[in-house]
Amino acid sequence: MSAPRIAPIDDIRPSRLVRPSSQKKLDRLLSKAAALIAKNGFNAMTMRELSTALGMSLAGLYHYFASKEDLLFQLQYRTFAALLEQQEKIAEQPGTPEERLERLLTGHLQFYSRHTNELKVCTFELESLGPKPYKLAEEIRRRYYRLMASVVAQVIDGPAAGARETRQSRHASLYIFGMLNWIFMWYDPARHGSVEQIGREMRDMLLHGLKGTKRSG
Amino acid sequence: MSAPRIAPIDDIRPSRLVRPSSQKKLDRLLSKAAALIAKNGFNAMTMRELSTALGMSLAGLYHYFASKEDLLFQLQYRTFAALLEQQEKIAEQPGTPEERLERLLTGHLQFYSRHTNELKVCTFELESLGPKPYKLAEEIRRRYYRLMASVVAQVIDGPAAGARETRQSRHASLYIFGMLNWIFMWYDPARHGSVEQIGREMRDMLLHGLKGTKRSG
DNA sequence: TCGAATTTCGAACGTACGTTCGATATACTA
DNA sequence: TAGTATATCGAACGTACGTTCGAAATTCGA
Repeated sequence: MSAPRIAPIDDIRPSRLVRPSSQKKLDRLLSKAAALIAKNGFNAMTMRELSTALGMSLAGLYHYFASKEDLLFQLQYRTFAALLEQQEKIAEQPGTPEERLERLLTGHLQFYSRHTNELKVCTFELESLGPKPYKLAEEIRRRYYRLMASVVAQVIDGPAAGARETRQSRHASLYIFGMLNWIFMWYDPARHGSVEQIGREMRDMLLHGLKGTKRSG
Repeated sequence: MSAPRIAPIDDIRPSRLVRPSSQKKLDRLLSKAAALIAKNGFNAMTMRELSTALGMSLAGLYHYFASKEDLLFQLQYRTFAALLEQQEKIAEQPGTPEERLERLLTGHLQFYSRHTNELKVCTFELESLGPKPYKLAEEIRRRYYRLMASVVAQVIDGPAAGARETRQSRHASLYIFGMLNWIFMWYDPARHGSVEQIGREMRDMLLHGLKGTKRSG
């Protein structure tokens, strides 16, 4: 049985946009906002800067967003939901725990490749949301964390261990998220190779330790 | 021969404080600023909020800091310098590469324990500095990254390998920094045990892979 | 073509920022 | 004790923020 369905954002926060072209425009607004937030942080980005970058008026933004915070919430909820949906599908595929872990690593890094700015905002700006939107977005993130912890537990203790996580497996999955999320701070495709290559290196290190990374060369 | 000396901040940016009690007050100012920045980020902290938290006037802050950015620079430079000094001493101690790596992990985590807010600011707010202060602080950080990469290279390829790092060792040290720096996002001593315990778990995972973390239990 | 709904915008509002200045208070040394 | 230097502060400045409102433009369907 697959995981329970993730509530679409329209169930939580109805968009009130009517025309299909407006939905597409929202996509473009969020994409540009993600780029600006990823560059200097949510608090440093201003609505004036965003409207200028989009070539639209300042007041026009408020047709799409109830507030600056609402913009951040829509961006994060949509991205977290898409990432979780992808990773739950990936984890459901058959295979050994090691194979599942590798697919999760590569899946995460490929998602990073395609949505670098959005994922960076998700990774670093959850705390910039107020209590209610924070809770909604954090629930999705927590579900992703449990998924990873479950697979890591199976790698450590064998396939039957998924139902009971240990402190080692919980900590190990946090170390893995650290490895994955730190990539925003250094990764440059021109210098560091493909994200698939990075995924294999991480897999080798996780399965065999530092000396195991020689296999990734 | 030990590493070249790290320039004290007074060589780079003379403080102009005369009285010893003013030096101590600067320490307190920076400590409180670190706490407020660590909570919501540099851009969200205001000089008004800081002066209120310190019980001093807004204008009084400008006796100690040329600007808000100068405050951030002093905080980061001092912390990076102290961390680097400690880690270079630790790495100089005799032992196998594995022992050196473990000491670096534990040393970093113990520094994190004692200077949580300052280190969080260093980890996440370097980009909030302008070009010249950024360069000064980043040089220190880069030197620390090279230290770690050198030790990791020796673990992977043996003790003679330190002079030549490979792409694997450079990547692996970035993964390690990811593990270390992500700790700001989740670590709670009440729930997760001591930082020494965390250091042993990281060591076991790095030396033996995920299954190796069972040794840390 | 017309009416209604949606989208867009210029202008303005109230709030708050980082920084400065001149005056005052405090501390230290001779 | 007095003079000098350092530390402190109230008030104000110019700038810029997020958000709103009423009017206008655009789009769509009958």
